[in-house]
Amino acid sequence: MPELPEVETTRRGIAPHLEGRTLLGAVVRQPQLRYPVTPHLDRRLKGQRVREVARRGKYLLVRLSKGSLIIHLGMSGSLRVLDADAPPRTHDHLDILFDGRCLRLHDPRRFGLVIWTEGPAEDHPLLRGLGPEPLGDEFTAAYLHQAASRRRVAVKNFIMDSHVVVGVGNIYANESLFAAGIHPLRRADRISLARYSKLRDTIRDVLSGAIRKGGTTLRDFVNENGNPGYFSLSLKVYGRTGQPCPVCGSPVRQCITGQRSTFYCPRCQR
DNA sequence: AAATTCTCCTGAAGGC
DNA sequence: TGCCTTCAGGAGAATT
Repeated sequence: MPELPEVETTRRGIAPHLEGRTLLGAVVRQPQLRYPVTPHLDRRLKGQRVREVARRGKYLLVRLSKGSLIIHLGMSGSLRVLDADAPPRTHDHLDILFDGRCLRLHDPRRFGLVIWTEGPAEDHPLLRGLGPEPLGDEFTAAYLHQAASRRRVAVKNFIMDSHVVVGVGNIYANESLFAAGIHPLRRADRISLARYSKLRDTIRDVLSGAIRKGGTTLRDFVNENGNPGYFSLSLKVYGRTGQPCPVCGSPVRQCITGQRSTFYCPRCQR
């Protein structure tokens, strides 16, 4: 399940292959993703030069000489660079063609999306209103604390809200809160500036640590080279219900908040 | 306005 | 062995 570190790892993997290339077109085998793939994608892309492969949150932005391609991997998507004539597997929904090779999207659950937009990618409705990048300068303790005022939701739901900060998915929300010693169900507006300062730091540490390791993946992420993208990230609470907390030994508890599984140590997190 | 629930989809895992 | 049910989850849309 690609989270921000996996998306960044993918970006770094595919960028060198794409940047500077002229696209030859696209082959769409399955247009029904989270949103329909932009019609006539082949025609849209033909002759376009790739200026840059960027990232905003979990969105990949392929900036072209005219317009941009916005790609989201949903929760089971992966991208690889292959020979253009490599036989597609099931769930290989589309290829972006360039110079004898292709960028191929594989996405069994089809929660991903591929959209072409004429203007700057940042102006697209999907990207407007997104919160700051967790690894950027705008993501400060003061910002978090301010954004949390009068927010009565559980802090875990709060930090997973992409309007607050982008790219903090379920795994990293759980791990960041554990590292910060904050109970995931605590109301967002009942947390001090000092504790938000700690949380900001742990979110950054957890995410950048995962990027350094090449992204985590639990199930079906396959990196751009086709190798299983399973990197041994040390998860301290996620998925460890009943197992001892690595710090105090208390059994890790699991509950559901915001329709998502939440893991925490009842002793270390308050 | 804010919070919660619903929705898309398929593969993995568990039960019998 | 195999069929069935359940669960997982990013994030916008719909609902309360």
